Amino acid sequence: MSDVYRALSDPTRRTIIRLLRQRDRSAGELADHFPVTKPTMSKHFTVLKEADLIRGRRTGTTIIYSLNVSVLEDALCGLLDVFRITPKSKPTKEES
Amino acid sequence: MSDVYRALSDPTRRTIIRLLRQRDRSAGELADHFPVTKPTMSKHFTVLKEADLIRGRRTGTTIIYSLNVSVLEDALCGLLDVFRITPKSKPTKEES
DNA sequence: ACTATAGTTAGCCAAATGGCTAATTATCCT
DNA sequence: AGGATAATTAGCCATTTGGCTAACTATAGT
Repeated sequence: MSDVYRALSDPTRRTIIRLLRQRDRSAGELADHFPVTKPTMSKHFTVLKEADLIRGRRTGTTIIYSLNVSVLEDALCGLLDVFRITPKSKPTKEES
Repeated sequence: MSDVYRALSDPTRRTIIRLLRQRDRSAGELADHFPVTKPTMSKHFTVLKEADLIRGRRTGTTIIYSLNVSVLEDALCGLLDVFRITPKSKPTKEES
């Protein structure tokens, strides 16, 4: 779980997540969006995979990454919960 | 703004925030909750201050830290927005 | 003025992080 | 089998990070 925070702490990885929010993309397609090499991107993918935020499936020679939306939602909502923040709705019943 | 992500990426700092969610606490009082030295805690305070997440005011020899709730809320809600997550409410109108 | 107490700053160190190039793996095509 | 393409793994490097001890600052009390 703490892997998620680590994964989210890097701007490149946050952008990867945002890109995958729109649709699945191959490793190379994702790499095209950043001024870093493919091996570096591969490392970012690994970090995101370790946090279970993304998954890759092979199709021929390309690997298609897709976002694990539920894990992302759980992580972010968990974050809100930890800090007892209520995004838009009514004020909280006051914490413990 | 990116300072906020950095600040949130460390477990000690997340706990500091949680403690300050309950009530204001002195530097020493906060330090008592962790198995690290006071100078180390001081560094964490600095990181949190740089992200404008906490503020300290001096009272005699002690420094009382308090959470900047609005900044924390903004940061987390911003995070939700970036990823187009809707915490509890109705499903989104679908993104761009 | 001296001492005690609460914190921070300075300076160091080992481990982690994010980047690169070179080498390797995997798949497809002829 | 051999070559081309997509991606990862291996290994290296500089910077950042989180920790420590020692030294300093600031305030209070006597």
